[in-house]
Amino acid sequence: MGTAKARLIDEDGCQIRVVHLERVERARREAVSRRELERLSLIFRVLGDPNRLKIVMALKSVEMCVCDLAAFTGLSDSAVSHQLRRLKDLALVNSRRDGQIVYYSLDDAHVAELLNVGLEHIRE
Amino acid sequence: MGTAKARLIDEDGCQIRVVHLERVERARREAVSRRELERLSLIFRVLGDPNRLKIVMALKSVEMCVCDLAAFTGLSDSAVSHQLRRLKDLALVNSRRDGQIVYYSLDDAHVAELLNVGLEHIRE
DNA sequence: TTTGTATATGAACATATGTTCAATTATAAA
DNA sequence: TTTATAATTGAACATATGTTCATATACAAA
Repeated sequence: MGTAKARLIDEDGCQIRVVHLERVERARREAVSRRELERLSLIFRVLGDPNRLKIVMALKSVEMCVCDLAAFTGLSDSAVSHQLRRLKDLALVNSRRDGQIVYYSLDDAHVAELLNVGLEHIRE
Repeated sequence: MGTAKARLIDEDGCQIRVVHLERVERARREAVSRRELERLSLIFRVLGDPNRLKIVMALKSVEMCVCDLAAFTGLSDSAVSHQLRRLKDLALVNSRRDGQIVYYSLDDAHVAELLNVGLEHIRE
């Protein structure tokens, strides 16, 4: 039971080879929406670049401006600014301006938690 | 104090513009090793592809074989196999063979926790 | 052994992505 | 206003990445 070979009909009406039909159907039922899947993968992808990750890690303890982050990462101001924009678009970081200087910080506790859980995983 | 403009000398002996020298130095002190940074970013990067993420999310509740995951994701067996290899290389998933069938499952609790924290973040 | 099924692998191709460079905007000081 | 500094932006280029396709391997059944 449950492990019998089966066929499954996809959206185009094609037969698809399946081993555990009930597992596939359950996965389909429990799956998050395409919208959420895209958004979640975007979050991970944006943390998946070493330089962007370095920026976010630095912001765990204190807010920093673009040129500080450039000095810390070894990137150009321009490259850092580009990356900060992506991080901000995904609500991973916030910014506030004080005169000429723009300060960036983590958006909320979830971001730091993602980093910490990830670190735990690679250090286990 | 602390917000005065400063200069910082990098590895090549070049002067770098810095606004908050002490924050950059602190970030350098507290930074994880290059090795850990690379590994952590790889973890996030591998979760950053929608199809790979879909695979990992499906494995949260039950182990599945390649063709089940292919049916669930709509990818070819080959594409799924390629992706599973990447996930396995990074210790995000495990596999066990039973006859012709190879069953994949999440490697440990940290992986599911990463997914959950990420979901919390986008749903807030 | 021969046949069929499940999975894995390498090369190639098309697309996505990150940085650089040049130019622009925003704010402050002279 | 003029000059300087901090940050941003768009286009271009080089590299990275995911899928496909053909082929190979592993195992089971006949």
